[in-house]
Amino acid sequence: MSLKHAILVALSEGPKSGYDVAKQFDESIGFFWRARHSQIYREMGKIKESGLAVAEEVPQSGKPNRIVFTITDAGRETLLQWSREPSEPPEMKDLFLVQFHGIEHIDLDGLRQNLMRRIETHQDRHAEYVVKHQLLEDTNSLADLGQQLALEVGMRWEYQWVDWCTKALERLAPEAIAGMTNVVPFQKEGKKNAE
Amino acid sequence: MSLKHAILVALSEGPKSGYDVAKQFDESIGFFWRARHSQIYREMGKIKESGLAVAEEVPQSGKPNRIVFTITDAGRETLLQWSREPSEPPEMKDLFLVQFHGIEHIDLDGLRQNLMRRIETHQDRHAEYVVKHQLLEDTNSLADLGQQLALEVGMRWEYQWVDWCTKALERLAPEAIAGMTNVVPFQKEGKKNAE
DNA sequence: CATATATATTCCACAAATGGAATATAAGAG
DNA sequence: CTCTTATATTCCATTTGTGGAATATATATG
Repeated sequence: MSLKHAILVALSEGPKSGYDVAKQFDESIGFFWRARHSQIYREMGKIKESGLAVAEEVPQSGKPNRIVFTITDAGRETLLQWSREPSEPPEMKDLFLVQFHGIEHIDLDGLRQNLMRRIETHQDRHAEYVVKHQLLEDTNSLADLGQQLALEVGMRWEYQWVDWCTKALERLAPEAIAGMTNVVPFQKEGKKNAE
Repeated sequence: MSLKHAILVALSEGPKSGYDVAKQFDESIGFFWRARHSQIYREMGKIKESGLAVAEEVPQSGKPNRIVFTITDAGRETLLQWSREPSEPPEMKDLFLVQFHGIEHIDLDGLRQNLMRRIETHQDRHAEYVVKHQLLEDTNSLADLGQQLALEVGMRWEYQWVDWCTKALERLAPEAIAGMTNVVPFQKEGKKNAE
């Protein structure tokens, strides 16, 4: 029930159609909360039902009519109350790190390749955040400060990944792990790794 | 379809019951991929169906019988293939950061309280990772290196959060934002904030 | 002139995850 | 001696998310 709040944040800036909200998710809000248009339209229907926004059909020729949603006082109140509630820090969720847990039983070269791939991805994402961040510099509004701060979390996150992957690659280099004990318990007889 | 792989990693260490796997998720694997026992039991059923593990019922008196799963060669092969596939970096997903996007429309004191709460939470988590990490020091096995590396991602992540929250609190202190322009578009007449 | 892209919404099948109830007993804590 | 914790599994209603089909047209690109 949290997509609701993300949509309300989008609507708090002004009246928007489902299409508009979906676009904003792609461009900014989606950095921290992704959703597909099908999900957004469905949720906006519910938001209307519960009176947090009102809908108005704006006729268009050629294209389907826009259904523009405007946040209500109840919607704004929901947003305020939400921001007073304790927000649970997100859990890390990354199967790649689970692979490290079972590192003896997976393909080390595959792992190394994934590390290299990730370095690129995270560098790209970092660059993207930096650009967005710079666009907000030298302004003096609370709104921009908020967006900057959010982007800074992203920048830190991506930077840490690049750095960690680089160091992991070094520590997992063939020379580095050559002399390690590699105890593989519970494997069939005769299949134990020789070092 | 990824819980499957996390469970296979758990099973790759040795035969386990659903209960064992659930416990391991709580203790270690769950740092990076959480799952409830109901989900784990269901998925292990599927793993058995697809021949990636075999199940054996171990009679017990008093308690329900243990159903112990042992990974098969097909299961090990699945694990190897999985580690060769490109793994998509996770997206950040945190509604708290969405609040920053709509910072003009939320309760700033609520936000500050959440920042303070997060500092504590992330410090605690960081400490937890550090302890687990230290238990693995001074060993020389690949398995332990893998777990160390995974924990280090956690440590970096938690540290960054503590640092960011602390700095965000400073930049959002009442004195700091006192002179800011606070443009609130689309609000009703007479409700615009005075600075 | 054809083709792709942007606009704009509805609907649906499916997969995955949440969050618990229900069942049954041993062992340890107070 | 009671209460909690640990052991061990099954089942299910509900929510959330994925991924795409279907519909209809204007405008920009090549």
